[in-house]
Amino acid sequence: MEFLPLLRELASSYQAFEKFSAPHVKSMNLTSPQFDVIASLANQPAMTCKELGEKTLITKGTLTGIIDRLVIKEIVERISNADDGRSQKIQLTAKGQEIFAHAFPRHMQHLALAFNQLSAAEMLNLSSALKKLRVAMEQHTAL
Amino acid sequence: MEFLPLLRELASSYQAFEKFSAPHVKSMNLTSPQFDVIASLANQPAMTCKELGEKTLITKGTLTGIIDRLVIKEIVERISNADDGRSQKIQLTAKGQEIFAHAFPRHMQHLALAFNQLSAAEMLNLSSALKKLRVAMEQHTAL
DNA sequence: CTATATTAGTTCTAGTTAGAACTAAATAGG
DNA sequence: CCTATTTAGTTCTAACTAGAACTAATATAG
Repeated sequence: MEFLPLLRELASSYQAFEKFSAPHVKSMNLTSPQFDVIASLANQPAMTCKELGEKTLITKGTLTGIIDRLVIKEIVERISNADDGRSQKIQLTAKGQEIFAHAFPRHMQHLALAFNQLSAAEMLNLSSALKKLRVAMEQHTAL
Repeated sequence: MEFLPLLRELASSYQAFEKFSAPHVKSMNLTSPQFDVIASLANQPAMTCKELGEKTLITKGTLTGIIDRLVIKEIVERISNADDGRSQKIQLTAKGQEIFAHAFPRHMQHLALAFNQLSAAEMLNLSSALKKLRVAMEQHTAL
């Protein structure tokens, strides 16, 4: 159980990220998953729910509700897919593009306040250490 | 925006942890927050909701519901606090202690499958890199 | 002492979450 | 062709989530 301190640091670091990031997103009238969806759709051709779920790491049942709410807000739209009657493509509306252009740079600036306190070498070190742990976990995760 | 790869790795690593850990907890008929609460209460004197929230990083409004469900399952109990009429103390029931004794070592064993693929030095390196990022984020988080 | 402020916990709201069951459409095998 | 399987997305359920408003009790200030 030598790994418990690491486990706790992983949980508290992620929690700290949420507390640092989410309120800033909220101040722009978006939730964190809504922001992720908008950022994934921006400057990209329209994409299916499946692709969007892979990019944002949001499972499909959850994604339906998030997109529903973004449609109500007129930030994204569903367009039917001529190639495949089962799927649709999702894209930003003009309003969604404006919101992205406003919110994205502001949020990046906010995140930079914390992340840029690490040097490039520290970022690389942290990324690769996380990746090693992630791969170890994925090996023991049912697909 | 040199920090974006690190941001993505942080999100995907945490996600991988959830996918690795939560189904195993679920297989023992507990949710992840329920497991955390039980583990925090075990081998400890009864504690208030406030203390429990600090240990588990669960906010108080959320904690009420989690404890409600653990009370229904007869895993924990609320006992009134003679010292302070506002607060209560929470403790494991005998059944809760049995569940802890069964579930905790099994889950540690499961987690060890992944975490023990890192050497002690790698764990320390990852912990301290995460801590540096966490502290940087906490500096820019409203209390 | 007494008015004020703080604290502990619950309740409420809106949204996310995963996973399972379901529907409809496309693909593959025979 | 045509059946069997797979795939895309929705719906449903149970639970978690944060934060804000609320209640009751304690602590503080004057």
